[in-house]
This record gives sequence, structure tokens and C-alpha cells, in this order.
Amino acid sequence: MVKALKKGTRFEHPLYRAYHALYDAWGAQHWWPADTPLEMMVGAILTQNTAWTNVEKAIARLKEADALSLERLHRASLSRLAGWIRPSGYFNLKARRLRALTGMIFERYDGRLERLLAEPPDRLREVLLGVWGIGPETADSILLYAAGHAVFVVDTYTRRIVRRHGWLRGDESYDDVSAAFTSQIPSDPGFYGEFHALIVRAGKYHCRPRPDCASCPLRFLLPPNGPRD
DNA sequence: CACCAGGCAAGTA
DNA sequence: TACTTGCATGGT
Repeated sequence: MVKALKKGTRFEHPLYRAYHALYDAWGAQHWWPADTPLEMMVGAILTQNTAWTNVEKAIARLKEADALSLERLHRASLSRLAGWIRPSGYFNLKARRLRALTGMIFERYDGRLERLLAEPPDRLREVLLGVWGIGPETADSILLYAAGHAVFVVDTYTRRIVRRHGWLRGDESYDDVSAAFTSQIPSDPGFYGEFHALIVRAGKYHCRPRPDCASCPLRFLLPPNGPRD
């Protein structure tokens, strides 16, 4: 994983210390849980505002139907597609979003996913954001976990944690929160991918709407008066 | 029963 | 620009 980095004041930053507190407690999270880049991208759309356990069911059904290929996803009717991904919720919406993605890859990249993913990072982000149904978090997840670029994914848990810990005010734009991480911690996709996964785990089991800080690995890094809000 | 989950786009003022 | 709303299943 991420080996020890050289010492220096730069690495005393709260975000960097938070990473080590989480990693020491829980170790590697092995994200993103997908067998192929296509599966990763499909999962990124299916998990929008949705519990991952439901996405797992949807992915399993796609595999069961042997539909998890660019061609088959694109050829299937929207109602078939929606039926397969039903357990992940918002299935009519997400069927159209998957169609928008596969359509773009066929129209602009000759149906070759590897060509899309070979685009330079800024260009790839721009293209993905141009697809209906792909916003900044989904785009950055794909950049990081499918294309291997060093971007920091910001989700609701990230926002909650940086606000509760007072690392940021909490009203910053997506890009500002992302930049707060990438400007303060070493640029390494493995590192960013692990950190994001650890934040999600902390968000799931501790930094919830009703926080459970008592056993959270970050409890010693909280502000003196406890979590904000 | 209520609440939550690894967002996004479209509408309104 | 800054809210608000629709989208939907499954687990706690």
C-alpha cells in the first residue's frame, strides 16, 4: 500500500494524520470492488445516493443475465436494463444514465472503453461531466478507480467529516473540497483511493447523521468541544 | 413506522 | 446564484 512518506511539517496536516488513524485501525479497504473498468463505471452510476448492498444485487443480476458488456448494455431496451438494475433503486433514471454513458462511448470512442480511459485526466473529466447523469463525484470516482488518476473523490461522508472536524467550514464547492485534499496530501492514486474508501467506512459506521464518535478511529482528532453540529 | 443510503438534473425565485 | 424536488429499493 502506501509506504511511509518522508517526514516534514507538510505531513503533520490534520488530513494526513486522519488518514493514518483510519488506516492503522482498519487497514486496506480494497476499493473499488469491481472485476473490470466497465463494472466499476456501472457501479459508480448505480451507487448514486444508494446503499452499496443494493448495488451488489443489481450487478449480480447483470452478470446473471450476461449483460455486463458494453455491447449488451447498449443494445438492451431501457425496460430490460431497468429490470436488471431494479434492486439499486431509481432504476428508470439509472437505466437512462447507463444508456447515456454507453451511447457516448459508441459515438465518440467507437465503442472502445480503453480509448475513453486513455484520455488525459482533464479531458476525461470534461467528457464524463458532459454525459447526462454523471456529476463530479461519479466522474472523479471513474478517474480515480477506473483510470488511475490522482483525484480526490468528495462525497456526502467527506463533507460531513471535514465539517464535523472543523477542517473546513463545510460550505465550500465540490472542487474546493477536493483541492483541499490534493493540495495538502501527497499525489498518489493508491493513497487517494484508500483514503476515500476509509472515509466512506467511517461515514457508514460512525460519522452518521447521529454520530457515534466513541469508537471512531478519528475520535482523538476531534476538536476539543467535540464534533461540530 | 421513520430514516438512511458511496448523486444528479431540472425547476423556481 | 441558491434553494427545492423527483427519483425507488432494501436494510435497520
